[in-house]
Amino acid sequence: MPTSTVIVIDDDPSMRESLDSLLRSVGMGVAAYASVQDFLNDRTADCASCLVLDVRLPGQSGLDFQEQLSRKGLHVPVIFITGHADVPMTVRAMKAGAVEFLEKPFRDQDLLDAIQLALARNRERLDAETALKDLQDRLATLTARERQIMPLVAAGLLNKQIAGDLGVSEITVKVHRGQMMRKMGAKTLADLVRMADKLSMKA
Amino acid sequence: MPTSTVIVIDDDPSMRESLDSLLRSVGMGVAAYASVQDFLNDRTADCASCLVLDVRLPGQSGLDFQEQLSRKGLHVPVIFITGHADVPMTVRAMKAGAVEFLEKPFRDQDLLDAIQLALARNRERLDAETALKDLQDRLATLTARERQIMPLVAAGLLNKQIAGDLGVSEITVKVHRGQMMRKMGAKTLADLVRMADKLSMKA
DNA sequence: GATCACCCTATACCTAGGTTTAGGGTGGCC
DNA sequence: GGCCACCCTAAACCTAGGTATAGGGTGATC
Repeated sequence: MPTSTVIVIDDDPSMRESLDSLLRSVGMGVAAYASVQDFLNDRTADCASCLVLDVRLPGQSGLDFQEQLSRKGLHVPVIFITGHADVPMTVRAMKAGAVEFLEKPFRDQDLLDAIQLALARNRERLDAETALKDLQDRLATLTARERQIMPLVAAGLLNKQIAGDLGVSEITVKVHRGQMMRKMGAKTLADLVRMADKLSMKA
Repeated sequence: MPTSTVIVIDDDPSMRESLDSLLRSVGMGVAAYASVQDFLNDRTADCASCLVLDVRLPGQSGLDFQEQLSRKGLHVPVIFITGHADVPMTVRAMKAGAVEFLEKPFRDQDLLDAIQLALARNRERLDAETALKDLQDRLATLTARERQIMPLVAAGLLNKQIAGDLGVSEITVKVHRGQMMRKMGAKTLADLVRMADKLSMKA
């Protein structure tokens, strides 16, 4: 199975066929569907790396589908292709973050360029998501106290001040702090500050 | 003078007139021009907070102007209005970061909404730019050594390690480090780490 | 040649961070 | 009841960070 799979959803069988062969000819993995429903029914499609959607589709439109994915927090890059586009439709798609919006007929190279860009963005996104998930997992291993202390440390407060804030002794803070640093995998305070920022922690 | 001024560039005098009165009626400052050249010749226009551009203009087109501003690093929010738009034009504008792209005739409220959004983005942008400029000014007051040490400190290296890297004694590092923290206005290491990150400093 | 800014170093001293070891208290769970 | 995880604390000890004071060296500038 290819490392990245392009999902094509278009109700025109000949378009599906030609996109499929175009993308395979440059070594990409492809899965083509006639409708959003068909795609959703096929659970082998989980490895989607980028979507190529016709704006108008039987059932749910490409635009609605894009919005729905976005609401679910699934930010897979989307490329639109369409035979009958108007300006408001284009604006809506681009505002929602579409990578490209191409009118049929388009040049093969334009689509391939857009897909390259989409795949690059997807890789970045996946990397960022993986890193964040990793941090969240580590955060989840903290005890209540450790979790409470972390943002205060990241805000630059002294152990003394943290102790005052929490109404405990400074030495207790040191113990929790050390344990927290170990669990988070932060070798230095600088590391921890960046972790807290990525986790949007506020003191 | 209003705190925020909307710049309108449209070659149709009646459109300029009607936009001017629409925007003034809701209390906005407006300056209207018939062409990009006219705007650039008027140096009182420096306080631009957002641009409302016709895509097609005599001389330089709105799209070209947007691109030119972007290349110069002037990221003023742009709203396009046009009577004769096509999809590629729309895509280009939105990819370049346009806030909105409206076809004439448009509803007044749609334009006002877009302008509100543009002004909000402009404020954010200005705030961020001001903060960054402030940091850069402080960075500029550092001596060569202090500047050299800053990213190493922000990377979490110990004074000992920095001393080794630079081939000087640990105490020398301490002195430069203290001076650097003072000049940068960083009260804690956590502050400094965030500053270095905002300045995209890499050790 | 005097002045200035910068760089390096050192001693001394103080504060802050961090670990280990050792203990006591609480509440949930088998 | 025994076990466990968590919370709090303490003494002892070590490392790291930070400042003040003091001095020497270099290169640019006037």
